[in-house]
Amino acid sequence: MGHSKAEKAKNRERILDEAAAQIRKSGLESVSVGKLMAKVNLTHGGFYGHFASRSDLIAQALERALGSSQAAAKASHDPEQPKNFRMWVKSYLSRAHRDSPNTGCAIAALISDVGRADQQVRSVMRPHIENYLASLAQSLGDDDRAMVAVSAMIGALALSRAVADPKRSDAILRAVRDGVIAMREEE
Amino acid sequence: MGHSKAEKAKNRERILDEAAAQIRKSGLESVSVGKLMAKVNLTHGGFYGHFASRSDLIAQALERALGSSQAAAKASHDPEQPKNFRMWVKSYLSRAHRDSPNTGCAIAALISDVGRADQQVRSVMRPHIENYLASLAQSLGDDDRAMVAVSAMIGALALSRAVADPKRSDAILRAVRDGVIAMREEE
DNA sequence: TGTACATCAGTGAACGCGCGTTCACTGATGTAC
DNA sequence: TGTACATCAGTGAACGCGCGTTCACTGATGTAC
Repeated sequence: MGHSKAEKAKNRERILDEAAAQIRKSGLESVSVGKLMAKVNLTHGGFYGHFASRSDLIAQALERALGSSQAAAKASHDPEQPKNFRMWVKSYLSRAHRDSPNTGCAIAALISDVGRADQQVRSVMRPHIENYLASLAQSLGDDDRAMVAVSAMIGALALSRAVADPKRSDAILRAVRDGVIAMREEE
Repeated sequence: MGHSKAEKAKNRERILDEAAAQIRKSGLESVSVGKLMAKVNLTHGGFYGHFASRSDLIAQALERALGSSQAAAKASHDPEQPKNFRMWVKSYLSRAHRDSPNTGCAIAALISDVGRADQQVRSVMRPHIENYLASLAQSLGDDDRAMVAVSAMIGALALSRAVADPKRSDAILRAVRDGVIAMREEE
């Protein structure tokens, strides 16, 4: 085994990345210290050399989950350019995004969990939701329309994951994608 | 104590109602056999005289949660009458509904959980989602618009519960309420 | 209607299990000379 | 550059706890006569 400081930092990153993916895939409560450490090929005892507690890990992993999905979104979304807005909506409401929650938008993946979560989780979530709203407000030129679009997009993605029938699920994504894109193009 | 058959049936109802409320308030995983029985003033051992297992209880309580919130919605929603459609949307996206998840729409309360749940939960949820979509399709006269409206309404309710700032939360409800009502009134 | 007995709803101790967390230990790292 | 030692990342046994589930038991219910 290796125990250098550089490897410790790498292991910390691996733990956080794995936890961030699992949170998006299976929810905040799904993360267990023992299983998480096993997934990155470490034993559970070492966990507390990296994090103060499970709850500390959850907060940091949530931040990472929100940050990395936001970064991915930002990368393909320049609100000045209508083409990019359309492409961003299309990729947000794509089957690929629906089928990869572990790398996708953490807000949509956790939307009904956050309402029940403690104050810490809510305050981590808050700026990311505001960011999302502000970004769409700029694209759509209107606060109210941004709130409708964000609600519809988050709702559609979560709903498309809840619906078992693939045709129905695809149809929801398609309908909302077209609906949101139309919101920009109409006066 | 009383041990008549009539009382057994009543206790079963109380267990189911309590579980249905708790599922909507805190999610499918939040229900624990011991705490649930304590809440209805019984001891945990008696639980297995009513249900085969915790998982059996969850399935039945989810069905009840979906059924009773749907019944409440149906009662105030005659799709033939535009006034009633507007009032139904207003009450769905009201602060009262946002603040009472334990008696409100179970689909919105559990939307991101269902995507992760097992096949049994998904199949219990399925007809209720289809019902919801069909009902709005009738009101809006269009399948695609129904899917946009349902996504926006579920998304808005869940989002309004996730957002800590009351002003922002209210604004989301208001914007989506107006947006969905406008979907019917425009040609 | 009254007594004798079987039924069965609910009780509470006990079980095995997985969880988060602690801690004495191991052995590689990396520093002091 | 080479040796001696302190540091510290990771190990794995052990802890207390709450969980779902089982079961021998209690005592009221309700039926048979």
